Amino acid sequence: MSSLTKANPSNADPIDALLTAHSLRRTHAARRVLGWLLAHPDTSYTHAQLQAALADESGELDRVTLYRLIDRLTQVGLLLCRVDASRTRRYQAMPAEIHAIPHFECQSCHKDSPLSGALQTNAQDLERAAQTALEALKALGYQGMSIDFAVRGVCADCAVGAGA
Amino acid sequence: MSSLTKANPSNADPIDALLTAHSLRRTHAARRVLGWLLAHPDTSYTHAQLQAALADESGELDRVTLYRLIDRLTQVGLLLCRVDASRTRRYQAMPAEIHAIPHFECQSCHKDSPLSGALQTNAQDLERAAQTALEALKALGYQGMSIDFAVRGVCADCAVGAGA
DNA sequence: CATATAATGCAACCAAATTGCGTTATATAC
DNA sequence: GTATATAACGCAATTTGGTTGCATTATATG
Repeated sequence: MSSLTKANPSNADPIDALLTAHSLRRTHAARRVLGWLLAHPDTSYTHAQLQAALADESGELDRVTLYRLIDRLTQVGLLLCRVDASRTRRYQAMPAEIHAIPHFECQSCHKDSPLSGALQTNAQDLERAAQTALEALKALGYQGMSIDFAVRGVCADCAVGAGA
Repeated sequence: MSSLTKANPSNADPIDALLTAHSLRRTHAARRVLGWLLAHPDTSYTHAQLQAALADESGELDRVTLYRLIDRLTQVGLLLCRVDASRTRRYQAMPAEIHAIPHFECQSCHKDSPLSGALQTNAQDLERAAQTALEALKALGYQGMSIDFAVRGVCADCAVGAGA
């Protein structure tokens, strides 16, 4: 693999390759951010968390630069961006394999829990249906997709507490 | 109407009944907000929109009061609160009948479109699976629930444009 | 190597939402 | 009906997450 010395320097590093493939410049910041997120594929980070994480490694990183960078990475589909319950954006490397993990957000205690156990069965049904939908979208030219399945309401604990 | 003079004042009005049922005080503001949202059940409103809508009707309504009020109504499950793509919270009366309308959010052009057409079929599968999941949750004591099903990625238009 | 332009970094700005606290209104006990 | 504990109100000030403008620097391209 690779070989060809570096006739095509953009492909020397997988991260660089991704950047050029999406016509983004291979800057230090871009490499660091994308590198970090690819190295932590199963977690999503807020802008603040990212800034902190990257600052630890090798110096500072400007707030605004980071904002604009993750914006660009998101627009080309390299990152997945979602807004969490507390209205903050969370970023993570766009997953290759997609599974919709259904979760429940309690509007009272604000806990966010995965739907498991008794619901696992329908969760699987959901995931299967979701997969089919995704295939259809891919066929239509949609790219870099992820599924978010959220149930919102009042959890059992809070419901009994409030005595509704 | 009303009748019965007001032997049971809390049940005279359906809105008052809801408030007391959730141990909330029947204040002017609470009546107005809940009344408005119940009268417009299929739309969700931002805090600002709500404030404007209610100001038109009968005087002003304090920003912070409104914030705290919709908070309370949400916590007891009378309102559904979701965060839209532009990170603003949107409130609406908690729907009795639940249907998860799958939608696609493009991370590039930020368009938010319902999944229809070719996807309608799996959309229906999804909705069925979701309904089953909800039944299970209800049986466990969860209350006032709504489903949000979102696919995020880069839409076909943006994908060709960016030439990924 | 020259140069067009994408990305950076700093300051100022913005909107949505939160906190603190004194005042008012609602519910409850008498 | 009147007293009173406390929930809700309303105003000012603050915080947070994000954006805009613009001069400077770095990257890619001829």
